[in-house]
Amino acid sequence: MREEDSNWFAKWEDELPSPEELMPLSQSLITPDLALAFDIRNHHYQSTPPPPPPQLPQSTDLSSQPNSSAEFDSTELGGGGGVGLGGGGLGSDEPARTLKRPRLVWTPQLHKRFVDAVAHLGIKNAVPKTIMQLMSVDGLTRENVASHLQKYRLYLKRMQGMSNNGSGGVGGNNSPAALSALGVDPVTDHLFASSPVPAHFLHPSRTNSDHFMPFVPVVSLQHHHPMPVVGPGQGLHHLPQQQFRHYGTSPSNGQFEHPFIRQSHPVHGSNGSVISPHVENLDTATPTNGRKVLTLFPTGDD
DNA sequence: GTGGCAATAT
DNA sequence: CATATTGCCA
Repeated sequence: MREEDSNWFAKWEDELPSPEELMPLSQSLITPDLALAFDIRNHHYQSTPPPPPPQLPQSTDLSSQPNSSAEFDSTELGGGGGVGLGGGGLGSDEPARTLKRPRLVWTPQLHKRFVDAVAHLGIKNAVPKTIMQLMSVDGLTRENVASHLQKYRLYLKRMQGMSNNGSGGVGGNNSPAALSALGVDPVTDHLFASSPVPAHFLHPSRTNSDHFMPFVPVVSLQHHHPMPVVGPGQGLHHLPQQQFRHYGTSPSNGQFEHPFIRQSHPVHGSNGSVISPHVENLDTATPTNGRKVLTLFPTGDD
């Protein structure tokens, strides 16, 4: 049984404050509804062929998630990266009920949550479903986690597998580059390598010795102040001093389209540089082609 | 049904 | 290229 687990688990859960306090990630994936709210078809200048929605769904249910930030008060962090609906392929038009989720972009912060969850659950209980639930990131699906988990495990394995032999050259330190250089696995890890991986993760079963669970809260939440929904002219600012690790798509084109909040029209003049906070980070997610990308944004926590 | 993994697709 | 998706299996 998982009595022992329940022990800390329950405790941990017990520690969980109310849903309000919960939600380390200030927000999660942008829900279609939310996106819609932002999108409010104002921008037609974007080459976005609106897909014909067969029917007008009466959005009876919203995200159905209690924590779903019904109000986007704290969401946006300027460019930090927000959730982005890319090109707006579908965002531009009415949300067809069967909205398909945009590609989830695993940002380091999001991955951190993932790792935290796994670390706290223990390899033992770290299964997609549990992880997903613990992350409480609405919008995250089991498949999302499962897929990522797969890669994550490979990464850990690789890490453990090697460790001896620095290949003579790399100074005994295992740098991600070195790892991949070993060619242990073709699938390299970018995100993983950048994330702080808890020291343990290698022994699934521990007779009965429980693993010490440092109560590292799954992240320290960071409260943002209610920011107006980025009105026109209200440039985004506020870039957390956080560094961004991006690997990303190649911004081959000099055209960046901010995936997140594109406040309708740039009210010409008000603020010349409407949004486009810092393309440097966003560019990575730049869907060269207008692919919709859903990304969580960094919670300034690390 | 859920989870893990390889292959494959986008 | 990073994810998602699928197939197959435990």
